Amino acid sequence: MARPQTRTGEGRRRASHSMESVLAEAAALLDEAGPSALTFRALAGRLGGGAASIYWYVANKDELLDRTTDYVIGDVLAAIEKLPPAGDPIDELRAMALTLFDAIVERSWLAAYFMRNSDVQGNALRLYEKLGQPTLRLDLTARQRFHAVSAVVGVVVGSAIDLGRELPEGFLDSGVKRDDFLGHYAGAWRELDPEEFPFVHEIVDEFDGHDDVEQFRAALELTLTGLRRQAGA
Amino acid sequence: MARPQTRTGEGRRRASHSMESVLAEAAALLDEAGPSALTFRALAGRLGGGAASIYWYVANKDELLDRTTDYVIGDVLAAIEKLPPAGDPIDELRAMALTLFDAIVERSWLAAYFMRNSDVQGNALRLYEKLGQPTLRLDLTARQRFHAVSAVVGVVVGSAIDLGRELPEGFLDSGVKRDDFLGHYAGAWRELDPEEFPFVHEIVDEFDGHDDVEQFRAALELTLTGLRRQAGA
DNA sequence: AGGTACCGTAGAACAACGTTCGATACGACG
DNA sequence: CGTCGTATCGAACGTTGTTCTACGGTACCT
Repeated sequence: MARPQTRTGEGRRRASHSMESVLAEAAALLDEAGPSALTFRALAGRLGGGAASIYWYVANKDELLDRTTDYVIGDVLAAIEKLPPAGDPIDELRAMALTLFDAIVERSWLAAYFMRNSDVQGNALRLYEKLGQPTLRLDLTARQRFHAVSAVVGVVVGSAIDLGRELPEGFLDSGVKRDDFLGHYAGAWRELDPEEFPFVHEIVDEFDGHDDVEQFRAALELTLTGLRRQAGA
Repeated sequence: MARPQTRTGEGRRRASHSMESVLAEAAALLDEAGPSALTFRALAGRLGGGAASIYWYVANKDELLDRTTDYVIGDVLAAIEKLPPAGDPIDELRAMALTLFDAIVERSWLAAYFMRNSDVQGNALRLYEKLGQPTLRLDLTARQRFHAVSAVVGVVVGSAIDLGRELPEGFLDSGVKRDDFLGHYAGAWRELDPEEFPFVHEIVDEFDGHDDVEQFRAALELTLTGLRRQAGA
């Protein structure tokens, strides 16, 4: 889990990479400019070498994506393992889910790639294990525990994807633009026929300027309440 | 919502499309061979014309994806509107969520594109309205209603994405292969250290050969019980 | 009937992408 | 010094999204 940085070249002509540096730079590229910025040529440029060299470390782009995803999930896992133990299993589960959600919000590309990780090994499995451990202390059947963790992961990913959709054009100045973005839709929704769209009218004020994290917390809380009730506590 | 097929050419040289035929053919391409099969040239081939012609109907591929997504959401919406009214609002919400989930399962590409629809207009908004209407009959605040629908959509999409990940290689004969796929992972998981992975060992038998729809229903049920409890019923 | 304006269509070309191939350099070991 | 396995890179190929420009067809006007 440590990250030995590739010995930074001193006047060498040919570039010298390492699995670690490739994945770290790929993640940095995704963080800074999104999925479309992660190309073999751009990655090679950052590493100071040729595009073909990367194929020595990964077989193709799918594998690059999988490994990079698992690489950053390692960070999430580390953050979750640092969480202080709360006595209540459901409180622990909530804290873990929030940590995972925060990580996905910071790296919006993660939402789309999180699920496509088809590796049994690796950090995704460890994360799954961590999320499941609190349920062992709840009075549930094995099947209920299995479903509980699936539900929590589903809520996290579903909410994160909902939230992570890109804005139509003005992607810069996203801090200010986001409220304009919501306001623009809210304005259009208010123009709709109240007879035909009673629900949209009911919630348009809540939608306008709403906080994504609060929205996620509310969704998570519904699942956790259902779970607590199922455990009979 | 009907799909008038473009009058099948009788010896015409030049192809003659329509917005409808473009979207229908794009959806068919996605259904039959997945997202990677939807290229402008392949689509033009099915329509019997040149690739550049499609740019008269859509500005770019993003818009093609958005419009195609909204097009098939129209089908989902039609299915949801055909649902018989159940007295209980939560029962109605569950029926709608299941219908939406089924539709996404049938068209696995939908899960990834469902959320990226940034159009205020269109069928997505109407679907959102439909999902929200049952909550109007529950004793909730506007904010709680807003969060309730977000939660349900999150569970549906999150579960559908979890389920829709492609198998590593053997994608053909998916009927039989799926159990092998699960079994392969289950086998690997059983080899793990029980001390380090107590949860994975607890649920591995549940994972092996599990039913996706049941898994989703369980997750949805947790959210719905939480919601029912919130409504004080 | 002839012109003309506009709606659609399409071929050819471009840049960028993932990927492959073959050649080349480097370090270790005999 | 020679050799082998590791690692790197330039050049090229096929495919993709996209643009440019030109062409065909229909309807309408004079």
